[in-house]
Order: sequence, then structure tokens, then C-alpha cells
Amino acid sequence: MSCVVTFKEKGFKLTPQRKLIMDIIHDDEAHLTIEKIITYVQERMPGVHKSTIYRTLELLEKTGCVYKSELGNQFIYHHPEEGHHHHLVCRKCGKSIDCDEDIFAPVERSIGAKYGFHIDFKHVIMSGLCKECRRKTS
Amino acid sequence: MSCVVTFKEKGFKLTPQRKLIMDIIHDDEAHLTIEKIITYVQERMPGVHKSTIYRTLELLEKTGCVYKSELGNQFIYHHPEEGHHHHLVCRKCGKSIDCDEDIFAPVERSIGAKYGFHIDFKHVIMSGLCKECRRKTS
DNA sequence: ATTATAATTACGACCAGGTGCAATAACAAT
DNA sequence: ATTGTTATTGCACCTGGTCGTAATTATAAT
Repeated sequence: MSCVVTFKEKGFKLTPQRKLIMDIIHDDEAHLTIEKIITYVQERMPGVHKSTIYRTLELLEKTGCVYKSELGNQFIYHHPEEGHHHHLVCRKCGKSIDCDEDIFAPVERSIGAKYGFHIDFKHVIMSGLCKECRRKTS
Repeated sequence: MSCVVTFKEKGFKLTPQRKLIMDIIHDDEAHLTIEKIITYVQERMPGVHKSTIYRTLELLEKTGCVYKSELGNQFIYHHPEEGHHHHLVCRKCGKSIDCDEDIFAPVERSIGAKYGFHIDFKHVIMSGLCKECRRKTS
């Protein structure tokens, strides 16, 4: 894994705890919540304290080894090599579909032009109503 | 306030605690954090329990009497009659500027067309780099 | 292989936010 | 005005997440 190299190059120590957490996020293609990560870690290496896990995740995020995005009121962790995309989640039926990465391009452009801000939309999770639920509700 | 009427029509009781919380949100044009709301409530009506405040805010949000948006890691409450707009926050200098309401219109349209989802962007808070900080950093 | 040292860990304490429950109070009907 | 009913409150407690600290351990230097 390239991120292990990056990680050590930045002067951080590769402890077994950190390695395990990296492995879990690397191997699991699903979207991992903190809860799941804590469970998996403690299954494979009992005694690891929750604060270690929280601090490791924070560090991995800072070093770019892990991406964190927000889904509803939870956070989700995933490997950066996954394709970047956004998510559409239906607030009625819960269905979630992936959404094209550059859907926000026009917004990024107009914010740049009008306000001078540079915004980078990454892994945005949008809550709304899907086609079916819109039909049923109205 | 129209929301008091709406609120009672939906069958909820208008307790002094609820009235006070509504008043505070209605009168304050600034963006109120939960912390501030708790402080103000307990100043004017000592003894009100924090759980009452949390539950009231949740209920007011559900009934549409109050809007809740997210700024960084905090939540902010405001009156629905306020003009809708988004926020641009610079992650370097912290500066925050208001952003036109319909900046997301093209995204809403293309998500509707491509995926059939209906997304309503309300009070979105975007973190990025402002003009000055972009110049300095690069 | 040993040792030095600086980062990292587990622990415990703490805080914000949330929940179940018995006591209380708002409102409707008389 | 009184009463009954049901929502709402305050309380106690729980949980997730954060932080300071002493003990531990990964790594580099010898």
C-alpha cells in the first residue's frame, strides 16, 4: 500500500494498531462507520482503546491516507483510491445512488467568478427524494 | 408569529419553555448555536433542563418553525422567514460571506434530469479558500 | 544487540447530546 | 372554575467522542 510509505515518510511511526486500521479501511469496500471500525479493530486486536482509534483516524485523514465523508449524522471512512463520486440518498426509502463527480463544476465556476472563493466538492452526500418516492408522495 | 399558530394547529402544547425558545430564535438575527440558546433560555427562565431545549429544537425543526444548518462542526438555528442563502467560509482566515440562494439551481436541474432525484439545497455551508488566501498560499 | 529518545498508547476523566420514566402542567370539556 | 386526559417537563443516567498524562514501544544511532 502506497499510503504506508507516505505515512512513514512524513515521520509517523507505523504501529500495529495503525497498520490494522489501515488494513481494515483498505480491504473493506463498503462505507465504514466509526462503530464498525471500532468493532473490527477490537475483534482482531482486543484491548485497543477507542481513543487510539479516533486519533488514528484523524491522523490518517490529515495525511491523506483516508477520506472521511458525512452521511446524515454519521461519518464514513474510505480509501482515497476509490473513485471519487457523490451520493444521493433518499430520505423516504433510504435508497442511495452514486452521482457523477463533476456535477458541481458549474457551481464551482460561478462561486469562483462571483465571490472569488475556491470550493472543492468532494464526496458530497445529498439527501432528497428519489423518483419513486416523489411520485408516491405527491 | 405565524409559527405559533402552525404549532398549535398541529396539536402541540404551547408551554412557556417552548414560547421562550421560539422568541429567542425569532428575535435574534444572528446565527444561534445550541450553546447560546441554552445560555439565553436559562438566563431568562432558570431551571429549564437542557433536554427540554434539545427536544424543543428538534420538534420546532420538524414542524418547520425553525431551520437547522451545519457550520463546520456546529449546528446553527434560525427562523425560516430569514432570507435563504448559502455561506462561503474560508478555511484559512475564517472569513464568511453570504452566497446567492440559487447558485445550486444548475445542480438541482441536472440531478433531476440524470438521476430523477429531487434535492433542495438550503443553507449550505461551504468551506474553501477565499481570494486573498488563495493568492497568499499559491 | 543495546540503548536512547521521542512518538504513541491505554487509561481515566470529562463533556455534549440524547433517552426512559415518573411527576407535572396545558388544554378541552363540562 | 373544576376536572380529566394526555403531552411535556425535569431528573437521572447513558453513550460517543475528546483530552491530559504516565507508561510503553517503534525507530535510529551506536
